[in-house]
Amino acid sequence: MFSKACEYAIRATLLVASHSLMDERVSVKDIAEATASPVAFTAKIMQQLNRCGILYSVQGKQGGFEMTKEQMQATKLSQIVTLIDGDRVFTGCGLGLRECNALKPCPLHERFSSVRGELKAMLDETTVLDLALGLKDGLTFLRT
Amino acid sequence: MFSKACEYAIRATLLVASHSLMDERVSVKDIAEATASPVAFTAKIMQQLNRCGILYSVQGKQGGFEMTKEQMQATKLSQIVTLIDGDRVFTGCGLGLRECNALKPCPLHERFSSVRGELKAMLDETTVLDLALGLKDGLTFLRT
DNA sequence: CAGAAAAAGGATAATTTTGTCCTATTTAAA
DNA sequence: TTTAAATAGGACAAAATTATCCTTTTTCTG
Repeated sequence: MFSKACEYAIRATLLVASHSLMDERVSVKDIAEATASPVAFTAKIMQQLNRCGILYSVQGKQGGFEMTKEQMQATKLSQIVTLIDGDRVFTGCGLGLRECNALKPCPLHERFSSVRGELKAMLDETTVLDLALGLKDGLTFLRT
Repeated sequence: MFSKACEYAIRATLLVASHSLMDERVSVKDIAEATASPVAFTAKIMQQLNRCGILYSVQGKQGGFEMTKEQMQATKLSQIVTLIDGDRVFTGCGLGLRECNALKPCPLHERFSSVRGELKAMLDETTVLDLALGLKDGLTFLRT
C-alpha cells in the first residue's frame, strides 16, 4: 500500500507529535528505536519532513525534532503520504494504466475509484494530532 | 497499491478471458501487445497463472492461453492479487507493523482496517467474468 | 574555549523488483 | 518428416527501493 519510507515517515511523525504533546524533543536515534526503523534511513526521512514544514528540527547538542500543536492539527496523513510516495495511491489506476478515466476506463475503474476515494477521504480527515493523542495516552503503539 | 507484476497479471487474465469468451486463444506476444506490458516478464507471469489453474496454456504451434467460463466465474480478483503479491495488502498493518491488532493497535489501525476491508470485499466480490464482459463489449480498456 | 551530541548531507552498498535473453521442448501444419 | 510457432524455464541485467557509512556543520555544556 505505502512504501517502507512512507510507513517510517508516518510512524516517525506520530512519535515526534506524541512527545511534543509532553514538551519533549526527540532525536533520530530515539525515533528509530521507538518506531523500530533503521536509523540512517529515518534520518533522511526526517530531513524531508523538516524541509516541507511538517515538523521542525533543532540542530546541535540537545537538538532533535519537535512539532507545534498547530503543525499537528494542520498536517493530514494524506500530506505525508503525498510527500513521500506521491499521489499515485490516490489518483493512479488500479491496473496501472497511464490514462484511465470515466471516458476510457479500465475494467476495474469504477469499483476501484470508489475504494480509493474512501482511502483518500480517511487520510484527508485524519490529522497527526488525532492519532498522536491515543499514542500519548498509551492506547496505541508504534512497535511491537 | 499492487505491484507491477500484479497489475500485469490482472490485465493479462482479463485479456485472455475476453478472448476466450469469443473462443479465441491468445499468445504471450498478443497479450503483451494488447496490455502494453513487457513480453518476457508477462510470459513469467502467465506461467504462474497457468500453474495455479487460473487459466490454462496450450503449447506448440497455434498454442497460447485460454480460460473456460468456469474458470472466469470461479476466479475472483483477490485470488490473483494473493497469488502474485501475497496477502499483505489484505491483512498487513497500514504503518508496516509486524503485529498490529485490536489488542495492540497502531494509531491508524481502526480507520485503516475499515478501508482495507472494503478493498478486500470489492476484490472478493469481483470475478474475472464480471470484468471480461465489459472488455469484450468494448466498454472498458486495457491500454491507452 | 574545548569537547561532545546532534542534525545535514553526500556517497555508496545491499536488496528487491522489474525486465531481458537464450535455450529447450512441444505441437500444428506444410 | 521437416519447419516454424509457440510455451517453459533458467540465467542474467537493469532499475528502483531500502539501508548504511562517513564527513561536515551546528550548538549546548562544562
